[in-house]
Amino acid sequence: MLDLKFIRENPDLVKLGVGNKNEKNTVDEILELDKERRDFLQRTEELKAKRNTVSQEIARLKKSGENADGIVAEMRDVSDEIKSLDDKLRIISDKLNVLLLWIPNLPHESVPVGKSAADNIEDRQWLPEGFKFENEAPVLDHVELGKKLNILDFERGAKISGSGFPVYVGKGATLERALINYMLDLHLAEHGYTEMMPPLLVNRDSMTGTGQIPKMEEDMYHCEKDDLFPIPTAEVPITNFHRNEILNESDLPIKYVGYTKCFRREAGSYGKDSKGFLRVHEFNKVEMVKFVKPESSYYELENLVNDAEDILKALKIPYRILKLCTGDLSFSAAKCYDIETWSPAENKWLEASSCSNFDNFQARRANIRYRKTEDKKVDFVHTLNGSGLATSRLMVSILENYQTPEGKVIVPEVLQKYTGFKIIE
RNA sequence: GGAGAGAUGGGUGAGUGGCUGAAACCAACGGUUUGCUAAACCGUCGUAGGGGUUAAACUCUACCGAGAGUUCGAAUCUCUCUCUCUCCGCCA
Repeated sequence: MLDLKFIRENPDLVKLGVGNKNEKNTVDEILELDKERRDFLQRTEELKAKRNTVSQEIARLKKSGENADGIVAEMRDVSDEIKSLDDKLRIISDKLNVLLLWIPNLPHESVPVGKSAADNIEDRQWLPEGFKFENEAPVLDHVELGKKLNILDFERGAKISGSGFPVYVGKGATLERALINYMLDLHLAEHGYTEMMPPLLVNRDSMTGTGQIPKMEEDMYHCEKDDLFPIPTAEVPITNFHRNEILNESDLPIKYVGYTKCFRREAGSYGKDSKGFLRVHEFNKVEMVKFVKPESSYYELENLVNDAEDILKALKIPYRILKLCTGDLSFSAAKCYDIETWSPAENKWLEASSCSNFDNFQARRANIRYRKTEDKKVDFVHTLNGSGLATSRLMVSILENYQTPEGKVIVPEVLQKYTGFKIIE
């Protein structure tokens, strides 16, 4: 959520940012409603001030035994008027609030302006020693490998649940678990995160707090009976862990990491990139979430990316970092880096992580603040999060990059002590 | 699912219709005293929104779990909901 005062004072800046994000521009409507709201507010507050003073007068009269019937009757009318003004005010405020919830976060000034993913800018690449993009031997894709080695079963997953619900089998399941454990352990031991295991079903307020609702509501699964949502990312429960709280400045930055299942309907994306792991409804992800002081959030974003990169370097998976342009930035993000890993079989880069700074956008929505040590004032924190990493696309890269000419898969060295085996055949 | 108890500021907790934005205590912060620490004493100590100001000062409104209602006036009375605790039942 943007600060209404900021919109009031910088309408052109807001319009520009919203436009660059390809979102609907309702700034003028908002300003009009805001003006109307303040008008009503002033009128109703004047009447309330009157009511307060006269009420005391009535108390005094009654105490001294005097007759107060006249002003009591008069105040009855004032009260009625307050009620009707308050009703109108509420209607206006509700309308205004809905519009505000639909205004996206503004892109940071360092974000390149662009229309779509095609305008994203490659920041850097990292390739393991001896890596070549051209393959000498023919490569199997991850679906073929999964089938041949009997470690992944997409067909049976479809039978059990539907398409996009993979089953990990045997050493495939062990490898997945090893990967998750390895990533968690690295973030705990090397990067100073605190591990979290949050609920996988969250309420509407939490979804609104991090910005998935209203815009992405159609992409969420929904348990209607209880109005609960299976999480699309651990960002939601972990960020909302501190919803409606005031943190101490001395506790910042707070860094959490958690492994969860993630659930996404991926509405409207059928048939697109739908093979195997490339688009799934349920997947595993290790997510990092940070609560930081405003002045350090862009520095923390770079660190967040580095934390995710460390995993890929250790796994020796080729990857590149993209700086997302304004048009490809998600609703709540002010700045975002995507990390893409290389798939030799698809012969392209696959998104495996997204690291974003939300500035104070989520903090406003979720009301997460901190008290400054120096002047005791409260201010909104900045929130960040990044996948570190999502396993599905990463598993594609691991299986394909680590396959042997015979179609076996070597387990990456750092995972071997977690799997207990070195090769899948 | 049934029965009961409860929800007040950073914490404990008082408060059953007007003088309560809210006692008291604790914590925190500033100061005095002190060789240092401690203790004692004095003072400060909510959030949000509107008006106002270069900025303040100042001023108004709202907020005692959430929402509605009664009343000239609600932390206080009524209703609904949420959450927490205790007991019973059911399931794991």
